[in-house]
Amino acid sequence: MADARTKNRSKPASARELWNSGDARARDRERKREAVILTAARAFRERGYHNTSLDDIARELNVTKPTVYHYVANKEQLLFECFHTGLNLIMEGFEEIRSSEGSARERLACVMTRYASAITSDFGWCMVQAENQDLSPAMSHKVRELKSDIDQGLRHLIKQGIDDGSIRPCDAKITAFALAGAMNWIAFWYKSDDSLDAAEIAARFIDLFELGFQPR
Amino acid sequence: MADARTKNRSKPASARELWNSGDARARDRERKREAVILTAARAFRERGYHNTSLDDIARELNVTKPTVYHYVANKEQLLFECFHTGLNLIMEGFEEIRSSEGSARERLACVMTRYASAITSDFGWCMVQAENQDLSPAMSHKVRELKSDIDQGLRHLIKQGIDDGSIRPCDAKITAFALAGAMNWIAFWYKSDDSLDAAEIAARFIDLFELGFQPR
DNA sequence: ACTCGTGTATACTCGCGAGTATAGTTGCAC
DNA sequence: GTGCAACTATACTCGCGAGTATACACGAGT
Repeated sequence: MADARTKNRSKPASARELWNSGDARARDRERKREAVILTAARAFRERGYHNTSLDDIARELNVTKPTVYHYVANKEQLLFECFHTGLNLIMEGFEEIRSSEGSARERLACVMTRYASAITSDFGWCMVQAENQDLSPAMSHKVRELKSDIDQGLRHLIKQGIDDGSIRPCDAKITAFALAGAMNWIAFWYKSDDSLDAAEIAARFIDLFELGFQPR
Repeated sequence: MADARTKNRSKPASARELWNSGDARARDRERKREAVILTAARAFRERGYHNTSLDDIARELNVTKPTVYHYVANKEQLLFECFHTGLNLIMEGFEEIRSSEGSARERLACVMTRYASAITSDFGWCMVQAENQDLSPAMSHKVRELKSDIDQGLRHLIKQGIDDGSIRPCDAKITAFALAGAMNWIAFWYKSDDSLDAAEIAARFIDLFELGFQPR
């Protein structure tokens, strides 16, 4: 087919395309694509990646497998999209503090709150569980890169905190790992009917990490 | 060991020699069974549960699949055994402090050290990743129970600490989750060639969790 | 009206991997 | 040595699920 004509097909959707084409169809497509990804994310979270077939996902969408393949290239890409969607939620946290004025410790707390909210979302599980093992080398590389961005972001904040005096001198790497671990682990135990919501969990985590559990 | 004369040297050395050696006397069902479990644990950690076939494991042991089935009932049980072996390592930490005299906070630190060592072991990945999703309802139930034991153990220690004044009053549940999350997460990033060993990681974690990162 | 692109379904292929039937081998007991 | 039990291999079955070939439906542009 004339498949070669496919230009950039995704996120950097040029403003031109979005506007000029008052094309309801394109928007429709995008909405459907998002529905596929959301449904997949929920299914993966509930039953796991390998225990979820594309037939399952299709059934939950009230369509059949070829339809799903019309929106994503393959199962692996589907997992990647779920991962990526969740990751963006976390990234928003870092962007939010760009213009913030507070100390690094306060900005870190802000990021943690967003982080908790992202992890408790439908995409939380995929974000944490998207194992390199389940992805092709190329995808795996991308995932590692993106995860590393977050890690570096945390470390950077910690170092800034040490510099501005709002954080006690410590091993930034290990501290970032501990923080990320505690946050990511939420995806394993959190249930949406939990008594605590993301913000409350984040608040308690922040208190714990800032003050420690040894009496002052 | 005694038979180390040969030039032959293989990676899971101890595992292979059990079968390769012509020493019939050395055949010990239990030790072979443990070798199967250890090999499986390493394979799962490297490639994931679903990406590891029993043929793979058999090949790494220099035997064939039916032999593996001679020692475990099925793949699921194999995963469970890996999980269980790792879990016991953690449990040892709790048993170790039974007779300890220190404050609850000190005993918690002791548990954390053992915990870190267990997580960085070959069984760490299985322990953390043994998803209920991959197990039959019966096994899944057992796993949840055992994991819950650990959680309860941590919470109990925290409550004791609050009582004896060595730990600042806090939400025991959330604190236990944060601790467990940070520890479990080690399984995701730790590589055996890391610059830090389990004890050093544990020491830094303990410092962080006890004192917090806000300057005192 | 017809055709083209987009979206959807039916009905496949095909390989992989869990689990097994069967048969052979080895060492130990007597 | 003979027979038994434990052990191991060869060579299967069989179902599941990813991915696909093909055909059909429908709206938009001409």
